[in-house]
Amino acid sequence: MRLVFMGTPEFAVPSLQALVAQGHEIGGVFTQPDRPAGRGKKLKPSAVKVAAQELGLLVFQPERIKTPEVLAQLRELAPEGIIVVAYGQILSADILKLPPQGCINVHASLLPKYRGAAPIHWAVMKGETQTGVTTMLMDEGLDTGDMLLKAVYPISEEATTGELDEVLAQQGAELLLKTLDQLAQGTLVPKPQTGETSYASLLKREHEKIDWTRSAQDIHNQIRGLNPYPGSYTTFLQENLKIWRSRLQPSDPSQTKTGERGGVPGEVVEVVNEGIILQTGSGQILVQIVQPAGKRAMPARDFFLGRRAQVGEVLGQ
RNA sequence: CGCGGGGUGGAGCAGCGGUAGCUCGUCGGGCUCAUAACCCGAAGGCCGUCGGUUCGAAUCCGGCCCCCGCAA
Repeated sequence: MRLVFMGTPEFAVPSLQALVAQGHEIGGVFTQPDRPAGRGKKLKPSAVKVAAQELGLLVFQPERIKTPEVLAQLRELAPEGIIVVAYGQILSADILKLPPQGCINVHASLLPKYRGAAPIHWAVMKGETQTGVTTMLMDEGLDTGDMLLKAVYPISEEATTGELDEVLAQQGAELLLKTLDQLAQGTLVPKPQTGETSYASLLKREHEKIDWTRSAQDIHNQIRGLNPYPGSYTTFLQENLKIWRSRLQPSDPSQTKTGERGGVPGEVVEVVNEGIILQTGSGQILVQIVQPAGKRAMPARDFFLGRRAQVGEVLGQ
């Protein structure tokens, strides 16, 4: 099928590559303009741009896609379908109705749950036990179009957003090929989204800060949900401290030396080989990997001992 | 020229002008029914790199390389 691809982050790359490998003709790839990124404000191309160039594809990076010029470019490319995977810009109605086969989106959640910008992050942070990818026919709403196909994937107790992102990117690519295939054969019937809806908003700094009065389970979900990006953080001795990995402690007090001691939320109650055990609003959590500002990630125990800190120190203050 | 922190034995840190130290780990020995617990002992560092100042530099000055936090 003659297509136009729109996508930006790493998540979209497998889909683009799969389309090419499958023999689809990609008339053009739209991705966000190079942005200043990292230290020193150097311009950085998107993951999709890099991949597209490696594949020898034509790349377009309009600052705004909703302009007459871009619409004209798209008309010239005359795609039968437009594939959108985490592009980062809202398409106009004119664009949506341009391709005969419509605009097909790959979204990293089981719609209608977690519509929006950060579906995987939020699914993990909310403690979901499963998520997946959905293909849909785009309409003017935010991830509200009729659904085409879905693939479910389990979220384990220790899974991180990074791990899921990788898996779902692959699953999304496979599902996309399947969707196009069935669409071409005319065997696919779009279904309206029904059931519980929710939105996965853009992450803000406030979502990254750990509130130690929450439950150990909630905090654990937050930590793995924000790994490997952007990371959750707290403070320790006036300094910011990112927390990259944690594990829940058994809730049975008889199984922990400190079960009876407890402490205030955020208090370090014990240092063990695997890390440091902290008290939360409900239950205790083992923090394994941390990263102080200006340093690289390190075992929580090394950090704690190296700072000559003592049990009883309270984080987040 | 966005702001800022840092590179010291395997890991994490202290030292910041005069013979390199702490915690953990490692190795050996001991205690113990046993142990990741405890006790005793040992090994292991040209202090990122190049150059300068100095009687003398990990410590002061300059260049370079590398890592990271914030912001975007």
